[in-house]
Amino acid sequence: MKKNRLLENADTIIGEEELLENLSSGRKLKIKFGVDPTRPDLTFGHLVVFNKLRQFQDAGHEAILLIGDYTARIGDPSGRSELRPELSENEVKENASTYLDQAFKVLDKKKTTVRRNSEWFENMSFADSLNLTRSMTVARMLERDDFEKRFKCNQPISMVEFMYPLIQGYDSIVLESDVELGGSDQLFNMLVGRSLQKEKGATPQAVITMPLLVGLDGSKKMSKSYDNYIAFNDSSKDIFGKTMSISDDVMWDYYRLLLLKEKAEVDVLKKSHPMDAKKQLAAELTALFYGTDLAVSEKKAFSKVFSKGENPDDMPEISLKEINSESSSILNVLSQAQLFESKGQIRRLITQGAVKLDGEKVNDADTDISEIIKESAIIKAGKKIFLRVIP
RNA sequence: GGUAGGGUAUCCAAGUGGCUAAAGGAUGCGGACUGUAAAUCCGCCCGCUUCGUGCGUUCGUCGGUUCGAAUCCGACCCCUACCA
Repeated sequence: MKKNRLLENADTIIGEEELLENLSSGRKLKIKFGVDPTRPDLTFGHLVVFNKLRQFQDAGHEAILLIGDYTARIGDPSGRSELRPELSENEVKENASTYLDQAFKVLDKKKTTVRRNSEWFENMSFADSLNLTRSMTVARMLERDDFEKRFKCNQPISMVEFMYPLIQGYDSIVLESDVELGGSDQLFNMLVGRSLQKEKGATPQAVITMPLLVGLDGSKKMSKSYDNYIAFNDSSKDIFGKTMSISDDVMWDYYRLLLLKEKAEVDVLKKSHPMDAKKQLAAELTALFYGTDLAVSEKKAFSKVFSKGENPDDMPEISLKEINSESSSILNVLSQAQLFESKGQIRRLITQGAVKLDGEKVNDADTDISEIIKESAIIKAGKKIFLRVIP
């Protein structure tokens, strides 16, 4: 008998025996996953856990998506070595609503229970809050990796951050969760949930942590604050392109965690050319969010532009007539096209040999292109920026 | 409350009166080599720019000394440790 796919890819499973019993009992379990709407985008790092939630959902269990709208205002320190900025209520609200749109690209909307922890924290009394703190000791808190690190490095730890695991644990009590899912950096917080549940006489939740997805830089975890992420809301082109830029080493994790490929399948893929394997990965990920048709066309476009070095089919266009400046130097044309931050940036690119006009390197920013262009010409700046110029 | 250390660009980190828009890393961006991979090598990297030994804004904050301050002085704010 093959092992339960519901536990596949998990990093750590706490309470595994009871969980397995529960699963085989046929009982519908409450599966909790909490996200803090601290930024407007969900990333593929979240996708790892959303996939797991979806698997439980498909197996007939109740998926509870907890929006930490209250906690977002505090900021979870997990994995970070500094305080998070406080967010305003409005920012949190906006982020939360975009989160739901994004989440339902993966989850089955009809079968998902959405809760917000402001429901129970908004009106909690201070006495009750204090009561919660009884359950935790400072020594225990300092066991946590990032707290310990910060403590040793003389970095600040605020009291409110100490509250965070308790708050998250309290969510579990309210929701009566049987299982909580999260990234492996959430292990401590989720364990606190177990303790609190036990204390209240409830059955402690099982905890499943999922591995942290490595980001585009190939070393750090994928995260919005490192700017090394692919977002649910990225364009099909970006999902494809960003995926192509990951390093070979991490691609197999992407296959396993994002596409839920089985190990045997991945082993077969490992035998193909890494670039082909990556193109397939990029296409499948694109298809996940945009459908097969777009995935196929992005793959074609990618091969055309980057593998063959040809020009893309679609690119912005500018007519020399539109240029309202005295000179039609390449500097002015590019500047008018508004694809760059400043003229300084354009000059820098030209100096560095990154700008080509119909394949010819342009060395002088003052090159007048009105004479060179007859019907149309294509300017390429760096690897990704194309501009068609017509007279 | 006492004592000590600290706050420098996106991040880490040097700099203790002029040669400082500020060393060195890292990240990022370009180029070469490739597979928009990795590794390697080279260049750029506060912003703008009419590209000019040009303009503007930086070294926690405000004020002062000085021809001249990130560097000296004063007040204040913040962080950390030890002691209470």
